[in-house]
Amino acid sequence: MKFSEVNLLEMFKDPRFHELRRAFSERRCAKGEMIYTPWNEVDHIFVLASGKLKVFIASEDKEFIIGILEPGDIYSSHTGAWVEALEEGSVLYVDPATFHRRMMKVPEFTQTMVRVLGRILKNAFSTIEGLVFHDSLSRLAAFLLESLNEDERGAGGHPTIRLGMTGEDLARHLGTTRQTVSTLLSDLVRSGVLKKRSRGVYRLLDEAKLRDLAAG
Amino acid sequence: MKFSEVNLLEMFKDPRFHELRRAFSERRCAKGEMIYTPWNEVDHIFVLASGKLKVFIASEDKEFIIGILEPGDIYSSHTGAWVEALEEGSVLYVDPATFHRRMMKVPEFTQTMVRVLGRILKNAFSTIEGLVFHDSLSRLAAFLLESLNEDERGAGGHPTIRLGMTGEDLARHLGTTRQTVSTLLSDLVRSGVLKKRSRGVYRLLDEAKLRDLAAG
DNA sequence: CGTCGTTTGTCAGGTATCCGACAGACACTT
DNA sequence: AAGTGTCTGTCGGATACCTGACAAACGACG
Repeated sequence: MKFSEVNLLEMFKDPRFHELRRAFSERRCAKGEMIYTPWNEVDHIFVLASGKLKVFIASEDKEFIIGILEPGDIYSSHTGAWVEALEEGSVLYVDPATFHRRMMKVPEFTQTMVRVLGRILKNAFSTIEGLVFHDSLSRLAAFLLESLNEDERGAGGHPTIRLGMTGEDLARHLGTTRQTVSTLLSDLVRSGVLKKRSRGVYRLLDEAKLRDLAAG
Repeated sequence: MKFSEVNLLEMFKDPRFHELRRAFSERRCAKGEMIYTPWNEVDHIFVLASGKLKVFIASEDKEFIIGILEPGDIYSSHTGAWVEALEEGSVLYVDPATFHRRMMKVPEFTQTMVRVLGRILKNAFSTIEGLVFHDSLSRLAAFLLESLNEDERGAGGHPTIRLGMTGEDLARHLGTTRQTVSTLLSDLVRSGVLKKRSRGVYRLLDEAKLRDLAAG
């Protein structure tokens, strides 16, 4: 689940924005490093330059993944979520004061900012909707449809689904447990909606049925 | 649960922002009127001038209240939520294009916008946190603490809690059912944490215990 | 005061999901 | 090929919560 399609890194390549780019500091981060915690005293607005970041909330031993940031995504650390580097990379950050002082000169940036925030917000709302109105199966179905790879088709023209994560992580995306995900996935295979190819890779045999489940 | 403490109406009183104010159109709304739906083709950014608005998401016969907007609050209709007038009032709205064209001249407005969006986002995150990690009792306890009225105290110095809504509505705030809320509230009274005064009005006898429950 | 619509309390049955446990499958190292 | 750690499938018991139902309590109003 990528947060935004607005790529700020592309914007920074434009000479008009070089000065703005210089307002950012850079920070390299190692794989597994925790970049922000809910108790961070500093508040940063940052753009992911390279690598991959996991944004999640946690309580005791449980954890819920809100989204994965990819290069070009912009984010703010003030939401009270954890941010962890999934792989090596670097982030460009500024403090909000500087950010506001600089960005007000650049309408394109302002618009981007508001748009990105809006998109994250919309995303959060649909997450809430899923949690309140839909059961695990329905949320799982919706997630599978999102990670559907239309281009990669097997025999019979069935599209492929690559989870790219363990069942445990999938559970953390959906707000449920490893065991429930495993059971539901098995059920989907048994009922002929999916066909398992290998770990984390499935063929979608019955898309209509899956869409049905996602809506229910 | 008010969304923001940033009051834009105050800002509009400042002569510097009179011109910006004129970019907004005004719309009066009657009590119970639905102002935005998820299928609205138009996308507006609006400020509530007077009245009270309920922002919620819905699915079939169920509904989840995300927040209540009060005068001065700013909001965007593009989040896919329903917005309904709880009482008579009026909203000031613009389309996003106009909004962006105008607001880039006014840094104060931009900052306000980003801050408000950020606050709503933070709010949404803590809602998600509640839904994923905490059970109904814990969410109820947290809500009661939020609506605690420190100033109004009864015999023994116990503060008052005024729900100001029916059990059904409270359930819609918490993402649970009327019956569950009713049962939990009864249990709290029975275990001596609360004392019921009248419909929707309680005295908080054991604040420590309630905070405990909210954290669990 | 009695009446009626709304709100509340409570119960009994059903179910989705959690939790702990364990065995089997897979992937990676030596 | 054997060994080791992680991941996956599955089961059985516990439980929080939902649904539908009904009666009691409340409060507004003639």
